Amino acid sequence: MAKRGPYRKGEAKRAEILEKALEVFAVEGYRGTSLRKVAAQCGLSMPGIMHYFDSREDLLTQVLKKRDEDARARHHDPLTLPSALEIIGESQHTPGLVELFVSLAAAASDTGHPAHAFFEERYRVFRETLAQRLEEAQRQGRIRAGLPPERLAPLALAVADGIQLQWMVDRSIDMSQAFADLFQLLEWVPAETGEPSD
Amino acid sequence: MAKRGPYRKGEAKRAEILEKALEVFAVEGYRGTSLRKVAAQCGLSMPGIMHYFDSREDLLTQVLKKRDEDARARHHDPLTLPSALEIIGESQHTPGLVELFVSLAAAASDTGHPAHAFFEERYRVFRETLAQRLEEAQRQGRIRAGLPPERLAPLALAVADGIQLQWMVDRSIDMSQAFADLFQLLEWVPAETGEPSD
DNA sequence: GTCTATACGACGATAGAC
DNA sequence: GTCTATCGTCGTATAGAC
Repeated sequence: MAKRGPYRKGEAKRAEILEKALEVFAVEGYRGTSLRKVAAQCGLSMPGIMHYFDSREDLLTQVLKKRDEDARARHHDPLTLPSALEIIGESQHTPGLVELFVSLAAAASDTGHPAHAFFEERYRVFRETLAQRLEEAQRQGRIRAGLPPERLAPLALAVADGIQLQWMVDRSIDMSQAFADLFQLLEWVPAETGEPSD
Repeated sequence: MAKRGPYRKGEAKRAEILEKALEVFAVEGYRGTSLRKVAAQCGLSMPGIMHYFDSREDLLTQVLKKRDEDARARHHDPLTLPSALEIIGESQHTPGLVELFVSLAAAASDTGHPAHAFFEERYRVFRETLAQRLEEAQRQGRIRAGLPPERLAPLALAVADGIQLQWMVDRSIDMSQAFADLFQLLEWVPAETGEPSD
């Protein structure tokens, strides 16, 4: 566990910068927060923090990756429908990170963007996991049939993402509500406690 | 109809710039398209085009406003569910404008942003109009009950917006399909031809 | 490997000449 | 109404101290 290899401290410092950056974007918002401001919060010069990242967009991508990991750690690892609802509710406390997510997703539409692979993978995994949960629920009769899980999954993901756009501009919108409404439409009923998943 | 008043040419020129800017963003994409490039396409210097707009973000807002107006003009004015489906399908041909829309929506989460009022109004009007169509459809039994129109409207809007994020990163996604799937879930059936609306 | 200092080009904004 | 010139800030690149 002690220092081993020359990269040991480097990784720690890199993680520290990431953590600080996450906090800065959460507190001060994404728009108008320059790398120099982030660097100042880390007590470093701007090239100082860029020693650990390829580019600004690389740093932003890592921030979103860490946000996902933090959320995954806060809840039980395998994403379930109730935990998805919780995560959506939690994001209401960090509008700056939602802003960062949406902004970077738009920029990442370019195939050559550093975050493109991240978003592609993220959406793919989320859709697959979601589809699994929905398939289980359908098989157990806890959810309406009518649409196959592979079609329901992107739909549910779209609701989760899309309601964010409305919420950003009108904070009185309840994001959890919208997601829950979709499942009410599906006549979803929770799994029995002790069941493997949901 | 002829020139009347000193502002006559100004408005025409302004509209011309807007039209050209819309085209530039549609063709070349949003990211990496500077005001100087737009200006060059207009045969003007950058301060030249800024004579007609308060700021870069003001110009971008007007571009999105014109995009909405163009879409509204292409279809019958009162938004119906089938025409909403068409508009979503059409946006697949202009990824640069989708990128612009999402990017600006994120930035406009700031209350002081020039586009904030535009998005607030846009979402409000869309939700209200959608809710009206859904209410009619429910009353005529052409759509499942279970959720009131005021809750269904933001949900449908979220699907339309959210599927864009997935599509931007994976162009094989069919945006119209996702929107149609929601209405399949609602067991929606089209209004009779000759009916007032849908 | 870690970090500072410095310089560079491009951006949006703006002042002032014409 | 439109230009040139300039400003401050951004992200980036590099040289070199330690």
